[in-house]
Amino acid sequence: MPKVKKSELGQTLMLALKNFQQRLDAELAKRGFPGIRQRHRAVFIHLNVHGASRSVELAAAAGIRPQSMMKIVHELEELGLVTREEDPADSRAKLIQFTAAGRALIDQLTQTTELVWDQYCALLGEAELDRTLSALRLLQEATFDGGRT
Amino acid sequence: MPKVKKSELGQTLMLALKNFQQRLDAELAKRGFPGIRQRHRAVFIHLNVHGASRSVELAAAAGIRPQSMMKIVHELEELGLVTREEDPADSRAKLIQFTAAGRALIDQLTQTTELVWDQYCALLGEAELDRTLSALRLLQEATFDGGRT
DNA sequence: AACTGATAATAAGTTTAGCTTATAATAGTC
DNA sequence: GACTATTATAAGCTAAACTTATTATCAGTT
Repeated sequence: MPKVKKSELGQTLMLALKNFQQRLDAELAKRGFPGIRQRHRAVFIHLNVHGASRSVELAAAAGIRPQSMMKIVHELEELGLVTREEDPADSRAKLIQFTAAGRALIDQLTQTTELVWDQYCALLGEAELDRTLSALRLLQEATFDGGRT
Repeated sequence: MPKVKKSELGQTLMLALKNFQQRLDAELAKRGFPGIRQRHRAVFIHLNVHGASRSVELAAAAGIRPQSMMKIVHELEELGLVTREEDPADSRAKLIQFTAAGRALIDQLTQTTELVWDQYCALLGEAELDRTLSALRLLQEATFDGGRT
């Protein structure tokens, strides 16, 4: 008999995400970032890794539509956190990059996420936390055509 | 060095949930439940376990506000899936219970969730899946005051 | 019994996040 | 050069949960 009931699979995933977000928000609130909301964060993390990206790439990485990503990018641009410049390789495309202010914010977000990581390590141990996340990663990366157009 | 980067903690949880929901929706679509949406499911699972509950309890279990739960319950009532009756023990409260139609739907939801569980088992193995979910459960149950009012 | 603070349900309106539908421009292919 | 795919983008819609505020009841106190 599994420790977590089969029927609670979805709840477990949902509540785990909610718990993470609450912890993150609690930390971010202490540092104070007006205008930065949940949905901005996915973009930040991806840009952090890749430097400059196209909207389409960011959308794919975040698992949302390009049109949805557009709004986020525009908001960040208005906040002076990213710039959109012509892509020399493709005049349809625009490259999204951080400003200095944007990079400063990323540092804070990264630190905050790592702080929650540390909280989780204290509860589970680093090896088990890593194992857990690797398992989740494996599940979500398994090819699955959910019918997305 | 962890396999999943610390900074990807949030993404991993978010994408795992999204993956589950897509798989579930793909299955449910095959069976066809008009009117039943994402947010109804959390209520169902909790009611399934407890039989009859108050709105307040359901809200707490789902991690949402009572006012949000209200809307869900009303929708389910209109669909003829639950009833709201006076609580003999407290005339402020109302007890929410499934109708026969509601119980039939639960069965389908439960089966569908278990089907996704099986898909995940095929990817990870049952022992590892169980271990993963138990770890998440532990994290989310760790007392944490996120500043909720 | 009247008073007070907490709790249950509820309503109204707002916010957030993502979606769908549709357009214009450019890229690459035949 | 025509045709199709891709990039960015706009407009408006939907889903889900939120905040603020009201009413009724409860439980403990004076």
